[in-house]
Amino acid sequence: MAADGFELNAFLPYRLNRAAEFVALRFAAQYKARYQLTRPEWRTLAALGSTRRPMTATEVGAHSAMHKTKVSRAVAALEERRWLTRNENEGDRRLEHLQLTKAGLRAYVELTALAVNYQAELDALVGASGMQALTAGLEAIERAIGKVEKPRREG
Amino acid sequence: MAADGFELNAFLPYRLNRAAEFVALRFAAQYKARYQLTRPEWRTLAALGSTRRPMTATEVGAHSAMHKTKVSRAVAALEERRWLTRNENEGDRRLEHLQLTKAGLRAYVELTALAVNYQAELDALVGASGMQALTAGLEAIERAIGKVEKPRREG
DNA sequence: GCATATTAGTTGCAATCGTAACTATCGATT
DNA sequence: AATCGATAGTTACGATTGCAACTAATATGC
Repeated sequence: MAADGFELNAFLPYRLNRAAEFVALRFAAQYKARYQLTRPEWRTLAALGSTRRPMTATEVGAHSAMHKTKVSRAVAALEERRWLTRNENEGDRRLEHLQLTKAGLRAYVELTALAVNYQAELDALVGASGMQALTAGLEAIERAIGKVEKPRREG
Repeated sequence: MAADGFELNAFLPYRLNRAAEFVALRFAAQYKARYQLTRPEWRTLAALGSTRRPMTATEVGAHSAMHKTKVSRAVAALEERRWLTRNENEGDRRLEHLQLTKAGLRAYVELTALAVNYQAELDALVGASGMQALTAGLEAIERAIGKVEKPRREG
């Protein structure tokens, strides 16, 4: 009577989490050592740098799947560091347009260089066919997330 | 001069984390509501239940990719709940063999039923081909983890 | 066989996190 | 224009986390 038909090692949340944890930790060690950045700070920087135009905090949260309080604190930290500025939106003053400063953009560029290296390392480690399969699978999940996430629920 | 050759949306840690977060949260809501289990507690229970034989705390940590302090606290909580017992190892008394009690095993069986349903839900959402690709990709990562993790480094 | 290093597991503490409550602003209804 | 609801973002607070330091036991080197 013991859990027949269930194989933990094939259970998606378990496997995904394990892989994500492993992959993220090794990269976090790099930006943490280099810049004393926390994970939410790096992700906020990355989101802002990748779009090349101002975003609101809400947009950053949607882009990076982070809770709004995480975004709020990360933005405050990056502002303190003078890596981003907030510009009030005319017309709707609830919104703030977040934009990287020159220093912020410089840091972003340097970090993306690390990211490119790390991605190459992962490619080599996982192999082309594995990476291709993974990409296809993740795309399927992302489509599924889009389907389900309509009723605004964010982690 | 701006991060050419880098596409955040294709960066594996970012994507994996987003998918893992999403998938895990929806399942966590279930065991949290049903049993007031935390995520480390569920994972410890799952690791112990899935192998059908005693494991040490270190083995639980390796199996589930959890930090040893997380495992330690989860074990203490499950013990308090009388869902597992610790048995001292003869010969090396640093080790404790952790084993589910009948109540623990019962909970495990009930939770795996939820897990099977959830996996089916995910299968439907993601589609057979997507899930197959994902599985293949995750296997590639797990092999890679095995390769790299020799110098004992754990999150 | 004694000193030293290593491993299993726990715990104090500071930092981080998420929930819920809050402020401020906007839009819609009347 | 006054009210009600929704949205952007912040913050207080309790809970969770990870690091580092700790205890206890074993393994290793000399």
